[in-house]
Amino acid sequence: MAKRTKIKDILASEQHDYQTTVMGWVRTFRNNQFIALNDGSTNANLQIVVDFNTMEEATLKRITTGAALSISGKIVPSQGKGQKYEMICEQLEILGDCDAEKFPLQPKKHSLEFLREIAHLRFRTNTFGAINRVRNTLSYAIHEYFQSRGFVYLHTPVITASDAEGAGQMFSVSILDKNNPPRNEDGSINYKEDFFGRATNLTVSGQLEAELGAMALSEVYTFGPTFRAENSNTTRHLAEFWMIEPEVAFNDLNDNMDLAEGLLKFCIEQAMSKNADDLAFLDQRLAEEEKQKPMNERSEMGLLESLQFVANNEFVRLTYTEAIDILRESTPNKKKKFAYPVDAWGVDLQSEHERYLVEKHFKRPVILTDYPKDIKAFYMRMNVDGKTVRAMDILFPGIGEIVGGSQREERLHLLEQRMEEMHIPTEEMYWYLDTRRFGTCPHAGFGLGFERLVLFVTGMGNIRDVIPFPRYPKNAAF
RNA sequence: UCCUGCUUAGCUCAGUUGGUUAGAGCAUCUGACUGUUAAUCAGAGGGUCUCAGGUUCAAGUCCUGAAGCAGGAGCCA
Repeated sequence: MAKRTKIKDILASEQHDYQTTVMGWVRTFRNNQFIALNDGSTNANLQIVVDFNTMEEATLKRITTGAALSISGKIVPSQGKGQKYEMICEQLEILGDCDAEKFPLQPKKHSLEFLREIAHLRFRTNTFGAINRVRNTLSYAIHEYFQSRGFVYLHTPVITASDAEGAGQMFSVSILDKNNPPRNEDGSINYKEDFFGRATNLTVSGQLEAELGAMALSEVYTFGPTFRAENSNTTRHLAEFWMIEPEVAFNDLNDNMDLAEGLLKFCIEQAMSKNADDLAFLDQRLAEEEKQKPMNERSEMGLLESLQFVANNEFVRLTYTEAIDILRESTPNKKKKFAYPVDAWGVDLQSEHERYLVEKHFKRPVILTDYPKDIKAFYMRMNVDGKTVRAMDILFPGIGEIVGGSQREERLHLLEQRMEEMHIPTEEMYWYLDTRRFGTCPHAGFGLGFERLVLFVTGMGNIRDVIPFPRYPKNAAF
């Protein structure tokens, strides 16, 4: 095909009065004269001026919303007010027609719910164009952050035989005939005849495998898809999501917190510098949405403001025990405004409690550490008090838990003891325990939910809108 | 999975105490206009009122059930 110039480059350049070719999709066609063309390189459209006196009537009729065009012409300063440059059309080829009567995207505002039903086409809207470009920047920033620090990108398996992570319900992977599977004598399914010769699932976390890598490569991270078969119907959960899991030998919990805080800030800064236009658009979108809400439900900061704030301020670090004290003494607790009153030490924090700490009390991201052992996973390092473990959760405004991590229990006997208490089969997990048998060392890591990060940076309200093709209960369309 | 609410034109919604031919804006189509910015103006077409039962002389409207969607909760990232 002819060489094309990206619309982003045309609009960013100071040059004009030159010939070039652009290709893209029609957003609107006004006045039989002005095409707003978008090629996805930026949210901004290039205005193309056609002369309807010389163009064939039949061709004019085919310039409809959604049609794909290739246009050659001259870039000139615009006579109109809405744009700096425009193209005077000299040659126009219709690459793909788009029947306006059938094309579901119209030059008007659509609800996010409707767009979710046409996820295959929603990329062509300003909102989803912006979201996906920001998502791309964040994805690259993750790699940049770790790569610049000498981390090794480790690919952990998607199909796993281990079901001991305890991170949630798993999707099973099997090629056995569902209607007539081979049976054992007791009637249970005989997975020995299955593809892998045993029962297998889609991974819920690459952490345990990442630990194996860290115990040789020192610093590793994973970044891949993760699957949870939980029947979660919320704006913050997906059945298929992308997770970042660094694991670092010789790091303690403080190093771990520094690493996570640094990562989040770096990602936010990268988005602000590389996607200024997209974030400005999303900032405005959020502001309009906030206007629909009653006064007391509106957030205090706009999107750009809150990104700036998070990037430039220290996260608050405090222990679970300190948090419980704050919550116990808090006004909503005393006035019995919490659905779950805070009284005894040891209870798990509810969403409302996390939200109070982050959004009302500290008004900034919070890192909670040293949770009671009974509400945390088996692999977290026991503190000297024998009651709490070296866990950390990073809580973000509007999102809740964005990061969950810990310093790992590197002492074999204590780890085995915890596993027995929590009924995790130590024999099956010999490979994990081997790291503690052969040259164990202190190490720490965390999991960052990638879509939750995208959710925060884009200011969107539903996690189903920040991944191109969301997977959630009763929905695997496209 | 639980709680609450919603489901009417392509989209966003209105629809009175159950009553005769179910409306609007936008979009689409036709025409006019031609430096427009989600163009404007005039006209036209477009409906299995989510589905399945039920109550009633009569159901978009009331009742029961199902499905889907949204918000909140739990689980978590």
